[in-house]
Amino acid sequence: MQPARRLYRRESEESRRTALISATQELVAEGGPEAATVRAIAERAGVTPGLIRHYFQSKDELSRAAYRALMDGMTAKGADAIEGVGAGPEERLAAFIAASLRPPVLDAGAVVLWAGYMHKVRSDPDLMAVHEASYLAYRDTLQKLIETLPRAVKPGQTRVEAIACNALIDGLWVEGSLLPGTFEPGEVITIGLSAVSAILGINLLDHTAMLPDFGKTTP
Amino acid sequence: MQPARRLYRRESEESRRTALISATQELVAEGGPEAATVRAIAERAGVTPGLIRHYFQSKDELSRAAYRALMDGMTAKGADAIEGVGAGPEERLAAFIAASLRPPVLDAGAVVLWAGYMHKVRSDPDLMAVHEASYLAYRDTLQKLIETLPRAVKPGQTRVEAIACNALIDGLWVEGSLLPGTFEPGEVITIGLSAVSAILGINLLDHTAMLPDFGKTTP
DNA sequence: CGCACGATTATACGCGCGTATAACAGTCGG
DNA sequence: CCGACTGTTATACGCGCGTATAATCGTGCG
Repeated sequence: MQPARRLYRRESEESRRTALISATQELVAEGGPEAATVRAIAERAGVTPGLIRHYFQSKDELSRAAYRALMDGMTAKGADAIEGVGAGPEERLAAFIAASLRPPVLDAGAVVLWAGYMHKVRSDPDLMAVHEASYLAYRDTLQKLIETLPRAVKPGQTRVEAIACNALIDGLWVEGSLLPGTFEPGEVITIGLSAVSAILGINLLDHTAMLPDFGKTTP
Repeated sequence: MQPARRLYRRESEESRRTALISATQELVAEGGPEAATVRAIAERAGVTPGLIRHYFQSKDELSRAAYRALMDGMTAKGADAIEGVGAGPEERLAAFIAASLRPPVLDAGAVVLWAGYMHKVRSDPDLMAVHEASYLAYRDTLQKLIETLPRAVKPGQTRVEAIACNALIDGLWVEGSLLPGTFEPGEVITIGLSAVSAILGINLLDHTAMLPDFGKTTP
């Protein structure tokens, strides 16, 4: 008895595309780029391999879409973090930083996924543009938040500060995700907040009351 | 006329191994992990594919060796940087940081190479140990340099500072390599030195006289 | 000097990849 | 209610991959 024909199920274009993109991201996050074959992606998404080429011109186009979705998702997470919180500039900055250093952003799968596309980012101008836009958007949000702080600043100072804070957060994001056992839970956030405080000459640790990670800690 | 047999050339085991490792690193740096096939590696190294399996049990073992060599090389570069310079703690720290934010360490190929192995680092305990050791060695060097600074510190303070500085340098390394056009030449070093200065409460920019990047700049 | 051994090359195998294409199955306007 | 349309599946093709193995070549030892 050979396997019966897969049952025919019709879905919207959007749900199929997102399913394929999610499947791709999951597989790359779990097993690196080489694990995301068209057959594995199709199986994960619950379709047959042929369907991929019905929604994407090639596997490469699906890969690009997956990278774009990753970057958009991460910047969206940051934007969400400064939506709800109180109006204080320090609170908003602290919330923004903390959101980047906590799951689901701080996640080994996300780092592996991000790293897996790195060489394509460098060789494909389209993906390079996505990366650059995403990086600059994040940095710009950071810079805008920094500029709202009640400080006297010299011209050009906030740009350099934003670059440094961005780099600091990126580095903590990578190492905190890859070596989770090396840090206490929440320690990455504390380190990030205090280092950014030092760079900017402020004190963010006094403005963490509304952060979910700081219920009653840091005596 | 079919191609003549490749001329038989005998080499030492060490030169063959390093040639194969270098070829692997170059190919991954240029085209990502998928570009480093046994055939491409062999051609780059000037041998035939079969020879790879004479010196390495499998392609995976060669990959691991290439990753180890990458990590060792980068930490060696840092150690070199603090060898020659004057005895001042600030000078040594500044030289160490600058060495990480300047070619050949600051290099897109190196970042792509590093990123290309990331998922293997996570899944292979052997590589994970290499990564962790390399990361902790770098951080430890940093921490030791920080501890020599003439400052009054609280217990546990330098560990957190070293983590933050390490993350900052890592982040600048990645973004500075991937988006070289976004920064002026040497700007990444300046930003790194000033941000580390802020984190540690010192001033490294006054101790850059012997750095090759600071001939007569930063007015 | 010759021969045994190790370094190196040559060839082949099987597998899984991305892709192309044809068959099939629901859906919807007439 | 039927035919055109399109989402979906099934099957096949060719290529390049990592690997295995046999043939070849140089070198050093007895």
